[in-house]
Amino acid sequence: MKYNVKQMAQMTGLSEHTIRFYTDKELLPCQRDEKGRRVFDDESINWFRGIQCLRSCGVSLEGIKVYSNLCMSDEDDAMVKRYEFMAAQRQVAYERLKEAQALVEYMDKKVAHYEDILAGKLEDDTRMADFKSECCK
Amino acid sequence: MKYNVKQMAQMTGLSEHTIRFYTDKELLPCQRDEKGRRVFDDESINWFRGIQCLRSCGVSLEGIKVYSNLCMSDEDDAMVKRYEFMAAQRQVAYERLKEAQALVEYMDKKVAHYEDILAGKLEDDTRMADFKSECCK
DNA sequence: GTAGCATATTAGAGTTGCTCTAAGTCAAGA
DNA sequence: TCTTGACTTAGAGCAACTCTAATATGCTAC
Repeated sequence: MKYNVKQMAQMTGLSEHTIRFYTDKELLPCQRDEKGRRVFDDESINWFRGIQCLRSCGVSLEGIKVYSNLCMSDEDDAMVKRYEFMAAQRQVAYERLKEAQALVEYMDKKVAHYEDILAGKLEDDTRMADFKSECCK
Repeated sequence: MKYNVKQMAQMTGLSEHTIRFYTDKELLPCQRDEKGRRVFDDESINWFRGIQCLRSCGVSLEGIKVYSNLCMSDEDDAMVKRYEFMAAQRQVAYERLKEAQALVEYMDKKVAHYEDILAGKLEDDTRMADFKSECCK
């Protein structure tokens, strides 16, 4: 199956602008039809989703391009480099998870604290300086 | 205890630039000494940490300023508004957590797949189109 | 005293990653 | 033919930093 920019945007959740932006930056292979219009296929969906994952790990577009080039390289050690890249990013993903857990904990406490105040169980001790609960980081 | 910008940066993990940037944007109260230098106290640490949490939830600096003003407001319904704001952000935090879990899952699969290829258990089926595993989102 | 160093200040430029606008091309339908 | 709706490009705008340059102030060493 072949897809245009609009369909691709629907399938990936990215905006059409971002789809064009990423192809302009050559983060993934992109065909053109005889009129110069971008044409995508099922493989492209995997590329875009992979790019979204790497962005979630905080990888810059420049970093993704490096990785993308590794994926299309036929050098002997490309596979090892790709592995090392991904293994490093996995570590980042684990750290993100820990941060996300701490964040949820903080928000839960914060909201519970506010509920206590609104229920009259607690004084409003935070009128002039909020953020008294311990942090998420 | 009173702290200067450098000490504040060490305690919060933010850069000195960001500390100045946030105070310039009036995201939190900030005293000055007789020479015009920023002076922070223990309360400031809570402000900065709270700001970091809201940023992690994806709240814009403009949004944080709104919340910050609510915290310093003496209007009757400020507390209710603060509660509603935080309750909404907690929902975002839960979504972030789910995304972070899916991301870790994706990265684990990806790395395991690469390990299989490097161990010779699998063909390198991804030379020209990577990202074949299902996505994290 | 003054030289050097570390701290602080400001205004403003630069960067990243989008996000949007303007101006134009092309094909189908009323 | 006109409108609609898809596409194209170049380039402007924006958020949130991030950094640079020019300047000021206070401390220590010689």
